Amino acid sequence: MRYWLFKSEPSTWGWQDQLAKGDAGEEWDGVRNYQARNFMREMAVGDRGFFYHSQSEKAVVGTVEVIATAHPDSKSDDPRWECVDIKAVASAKTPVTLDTIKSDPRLADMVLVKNSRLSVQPVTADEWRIICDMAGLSG
DNA sequence: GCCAACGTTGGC
DNA sequence: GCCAACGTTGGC
Repeated sequence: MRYWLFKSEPSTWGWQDQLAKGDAGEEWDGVRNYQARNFMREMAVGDRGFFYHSQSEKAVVGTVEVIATAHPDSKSDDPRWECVDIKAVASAKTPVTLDTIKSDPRLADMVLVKNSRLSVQPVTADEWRIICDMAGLSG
């Protein structure tokens, strides 16, 4: 199983929106970046990910699971763009802020720190465990 | 609200 | 195929 991070502006699509979809989940649509799309193509059903709020909140707020592999983005007429479907798994008991992540040397190599603009990114197993611990989640 | 970083586009 | 111009993102 691999681990990922999905970034969204809470004003556009937030954790509450994702939670409201329940086990049915939702397309992670709207990605218009090749790197991010390519990561989604690598995802398998059952992979886990963090749900990260950018902009005002800047924190990991929950975990999600991939429930469908990459398919054409239904919100785009351009066949280049694809997306996976994800469902909410657990809410962070304590959101893990970007400040917290940046202040932990074990997380200094996270893509989130090094390439803050990439909206879909891989997370290592070590990073996954560390942040789950911080969030009060078993992972 | 600003600006740096980065990705994409399009002219050559 | 290069590179300048432009648009977008996201942290501050």
